Amino acid sequence: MAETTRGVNEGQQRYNPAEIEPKWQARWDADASLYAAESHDAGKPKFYCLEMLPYPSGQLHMGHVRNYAIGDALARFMWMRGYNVLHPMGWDAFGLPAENAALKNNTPPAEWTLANIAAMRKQMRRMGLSYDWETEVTTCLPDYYRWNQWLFLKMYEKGLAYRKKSKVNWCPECATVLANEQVIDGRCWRHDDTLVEQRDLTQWFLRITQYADELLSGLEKLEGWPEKVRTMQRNWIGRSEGTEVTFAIDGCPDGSKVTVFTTRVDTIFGATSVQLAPEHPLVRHWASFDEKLAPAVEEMLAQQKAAREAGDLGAIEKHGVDTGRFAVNPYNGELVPVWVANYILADYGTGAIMSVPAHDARDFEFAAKYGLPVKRVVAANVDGEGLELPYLGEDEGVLIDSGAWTGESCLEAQEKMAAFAQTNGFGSKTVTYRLKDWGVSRQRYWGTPIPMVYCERGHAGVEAGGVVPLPESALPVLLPEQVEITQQGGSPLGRVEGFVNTTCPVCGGPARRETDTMDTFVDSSWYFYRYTDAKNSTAPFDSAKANYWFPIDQYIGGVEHAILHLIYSRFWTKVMRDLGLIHNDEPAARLFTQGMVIKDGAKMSKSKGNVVSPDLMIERYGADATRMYALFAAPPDRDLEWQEEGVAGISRFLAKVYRLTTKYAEVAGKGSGKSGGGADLLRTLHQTIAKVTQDFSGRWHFNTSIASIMILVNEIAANEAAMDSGEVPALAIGEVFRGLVRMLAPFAPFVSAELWELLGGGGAVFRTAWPAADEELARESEMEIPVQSNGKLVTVVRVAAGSDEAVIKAAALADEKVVARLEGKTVVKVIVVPGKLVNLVVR
RNA sequence: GCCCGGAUGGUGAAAUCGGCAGACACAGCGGACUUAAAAUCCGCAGACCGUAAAAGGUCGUGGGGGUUCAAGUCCCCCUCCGGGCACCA
Repeated sequence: MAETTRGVNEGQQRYNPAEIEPKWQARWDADASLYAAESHDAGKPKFYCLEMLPYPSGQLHMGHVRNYAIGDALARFMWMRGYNVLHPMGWDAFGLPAENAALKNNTPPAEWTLANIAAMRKQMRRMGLSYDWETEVTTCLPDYYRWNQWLFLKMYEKGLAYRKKSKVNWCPECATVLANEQVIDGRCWRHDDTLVEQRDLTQWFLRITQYADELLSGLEKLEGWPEKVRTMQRNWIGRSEGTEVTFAIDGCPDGSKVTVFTTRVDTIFGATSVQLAPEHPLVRHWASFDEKLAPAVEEMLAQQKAAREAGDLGAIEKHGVDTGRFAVNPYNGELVPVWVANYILADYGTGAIMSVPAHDARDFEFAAKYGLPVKRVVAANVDGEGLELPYLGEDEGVLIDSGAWTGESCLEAQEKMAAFAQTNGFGSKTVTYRLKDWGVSRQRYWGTPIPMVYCERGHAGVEAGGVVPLPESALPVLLPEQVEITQQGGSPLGRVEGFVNTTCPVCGGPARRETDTMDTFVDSSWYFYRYTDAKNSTAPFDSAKANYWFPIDQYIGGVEHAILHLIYSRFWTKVMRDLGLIHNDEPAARLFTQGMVIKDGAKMSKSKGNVVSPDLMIERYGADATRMYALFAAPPDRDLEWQEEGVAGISRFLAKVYRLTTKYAEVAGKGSGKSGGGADLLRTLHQTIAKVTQDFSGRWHFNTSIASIMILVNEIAANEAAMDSGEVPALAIGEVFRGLVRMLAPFAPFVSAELWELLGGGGAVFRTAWPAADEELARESEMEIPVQSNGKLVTVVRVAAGSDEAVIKAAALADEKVVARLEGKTVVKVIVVPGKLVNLVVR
């Protein structure tokens, strides 16, 4: 900032954040206890305020600044309200970017990552964020990831971690497998121009599906979570109740059967074909000897592959091939043709369906294309009257032409027909999910080593090459430091002889270590528990500590984690609860997802060239103005358009606060009181306190909190003459400035600390009590009542506060503008809403 | 296609329970101070009609309908924008 030559007025100084902020930052850095949480057994009400931990890319961006400005304001407010606050920060430090950086710069991932962490920690301190650095968690350090390994072993013991060969998502760019949650529209979540391939690999999985029902039903209780996130998780879990029905294949010498999954077993009398996925085992079996079927199936699979590569799986045209075989409908013995169809998903339900064209839109379309019969079995009433097909009729439908079930309602028939299948041994009610088990193996270096070995020779109970879990005493399995990172396939750890070759912990024979590492989402699934006991070297954390702090009272982060981190961490919480480590069912009682920071109408990104650097903003306007602008420019749940002029505006506002406070610091420092004049100023002060307090406890619309503080400051400025003359007494001045500075503390901590000291406040301003709104002082003596005629404003009358209906009505009718307006008209009705308005209904 | 959000001045927004639409800012314009500029301070500012200037009037919260003394807010229909899900049987 340019130096001005203007001399300062007596007792007031120019606001200079470049001087104030580093001074306070140094003081805060020197005092580790300042933001430290108190012990879990201090007997105080607790508040766990958490922002999502960042990936240490090396640079904070505006999204971080916004996220942390919200959390920091809340944490400071809760301290001032007397809570024991835990406000920690850490680093999601494993992951591919470190390996890419290693390739590019020839720096070891650990070195690169730790340097980035140091740089970002410095930026956070520069922002004046109130983190308790004593509880810092860095996921790439052995004291953290050993507990990933420990928990993985516990899950293995419980059968929740297992190995299987299956089709997995492979990103050629990352050169590793991805979880289903990390594939978006067939593309990698980190490389949206890279198509994910399907590969058959043996991988480690976590049995998240075991908790599918609880993950779903738990959403109902998460009232403090945005409805949007709950809906997204509900969709992702994709629970579907239905019935499995087994059809025998007609005339098949080997007794083959096919089981279909349907949610509408009531319509089974209308089934006119059975449709199988091309990958279905029965199809493979038939294709192995059926020369006509084999090429058709091959073609179908090839087409699917091509469509997937074009990234356009949804647009593929539905088509099918008749296998020439028939299946027997077990309800009525009817023979229906068996087809192979390209739209049947192999990994959903049983990979086979019954096709009921009359009552399913997609089956209807398919039947029309291939001339399959359409057989109506549901109508709106028993007479089967005129409804166009396909007719779904779930709630109001009645079965027709359905044997013993004719005349039943669809819903009743579903129950009875499923029971019938069960009794007769050809089916049962069942539930399927879209959610699949979580594949956690990654063929990468920079992650947590999976604590498993493969015993080469085998021993009792373990075949040669079989899995042997390491004992707890072998933890941590350290990630070797000298590893060559290359782009060639396979896990880089597989090329480290000293790592791979080991001995079997059971038989002592030669063994090979697992060379895959864990998905980094494992790290972030439970990091927030570690904050409660970050230095524990004998357990992931002490249960008593975790039980005191959990659930997180407020979790704040971006909505982009709605079905990744936020579903994994809910799962992990339930697992740890079942392991007896914690009591809570859910990690966070309340979740807040803040809006994006945009510039020129688009999300900030390097490719668009619209990135605004937080460092630059701090340099130009200071950290206080930068973070306060992030809270002022929009309510926190909405997108925020970054306008530098707005930051300058906040900076001017803070300069005004600074000028006024320094000018009156001496007189204000003499004490504070509530009587003897200055009523107007005190009224505004207490109205502002009420408003800001309300915003904190409710909607977090800090934009309006800050606006009301600006009104207070404008009012103070308007009272300068009265303050100078002594018309406003010193005690009132003290009250006003002490209130103002404390209200500013959650939003602009640096300048608040500086001004609090000048006021002789003593102690850290954000550890003093939040000012209390005095209703008496806040009350207006007069109120303005708008007077309307037929809903249109005529005038505003002033009456004494608390006037009753009769007084307000009389005042309204006596007003000269009202009298003029009523000339020659009849008042039909007078509506008086005390304290609000008067509306005259006239004719 | 289905499910969530959203649309208010030149701009960001406010109006929290159906009760003065546009608080508070940004940008703009006019003025004071200054040799000048910056900074600061004061004032103006939804649109249209009207007036010498006023006064005054009309319209106005994406569009159309409705409920009500009163609608940005509630109900019905529609448009556009953002996000999520999507061959899920």
